Amino acid sequence: MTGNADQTIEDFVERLGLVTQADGLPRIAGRIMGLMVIYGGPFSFTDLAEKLQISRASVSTNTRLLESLGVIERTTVPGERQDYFKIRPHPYSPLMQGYVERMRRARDMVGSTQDELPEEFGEAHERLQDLNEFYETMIDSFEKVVEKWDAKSKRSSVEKPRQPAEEPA
Amino acid sequence: MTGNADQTIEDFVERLGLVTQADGLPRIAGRIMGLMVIYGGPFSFTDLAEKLQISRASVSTNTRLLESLGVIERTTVPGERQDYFKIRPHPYSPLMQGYVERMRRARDMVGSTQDELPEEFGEAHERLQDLNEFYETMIDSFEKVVEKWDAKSKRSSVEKPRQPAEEPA
DNA sequence: TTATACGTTCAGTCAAGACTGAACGTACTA
DNA sequence: TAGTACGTTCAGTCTTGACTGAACGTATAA
Repeated sequence: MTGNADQTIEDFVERLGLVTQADGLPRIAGRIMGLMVIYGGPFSFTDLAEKLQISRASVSTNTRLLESLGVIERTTVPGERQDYFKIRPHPYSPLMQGYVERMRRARDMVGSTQDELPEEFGEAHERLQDLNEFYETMIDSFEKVVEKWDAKSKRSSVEKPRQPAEEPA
Repeated sequence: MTGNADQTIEDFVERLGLVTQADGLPRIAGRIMGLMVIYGGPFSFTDLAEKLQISRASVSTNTRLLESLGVIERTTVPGERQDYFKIRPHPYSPLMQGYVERMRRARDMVGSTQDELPEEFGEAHERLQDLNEFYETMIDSFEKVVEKWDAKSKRSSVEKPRQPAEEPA
């Protein structure tokens, strides 16, 4: 229940890195996400490099990735030169889009095989159609989850102002 | 529409390999699956090694993997020493189980972080709960797809006996 | 002007894990 | 018994891509 909070947080950040790695994203992207989930942000560019002990190059690459996915957003502070990053209000469904994209490509690939394969491959056509429909079902379902999730999270949370990130001493 | 069927098939097999690689499975597993989708099977152990130009070690490893996932099944022929493999009747939903498992583990990881993190991390707890529910939603939805798919494919296909695999000359 | 503080890019390093060849164990065959 | 035909396992190689350090371009500050 209590234990060492820092350790808990470090474990969480590290494990979320492993999770995103299994999802085909760089581990560091997951670790940045982890920090954001715990502290919300904003974090400065330098903060991220120091807290995660990673190079500025990695911060640049991975924040841009997460930004393009819609998971975090870049902000600036008047009179400051550094970029700041904070987690977006509904950050998870954009992650799903990656899955959907991959499945769409897979389905299209199957579709073009169906088009190209001569008709005499009867059973093959049956199985290809099966595979095609499988992807179709997956895609539909994914899209429904996203819809459902977005509706839910928009209902329950009105955007709140965030404090600058700082661990409790 | 017509073109070179062999080329179409080779492309399909190769691309399915890339798809499974993106899903976190070895490329060879996908190529084996691809062959099975086109020709159905059964393929002998040696067939697979020769047709895909891969080592027997890879055949062993990857057939065992696909077998454990429930995508293919190993059969034997009376009087033959070789193992044969054919695609199972409803081979795709077992693949989904891998996704579900990963998400379950992710959710559990978030859960234990919630348990361990002191209460004073108020906003962190909110966001962790959000993440937890996200995974929960995903898991539920995935399971529904699997159910739906299994019901559908069981409805439309009664298992048929297969011919031994052989490309048309 | 020069100096400094950024963020980005790119060539190179490193690590993870897919894949292979070789050695092995087992079970048939003669 | 020896010989052969398997499937599996394991140490080593190789490939892919994450990650880094260094160089760069830009903007601010003095």
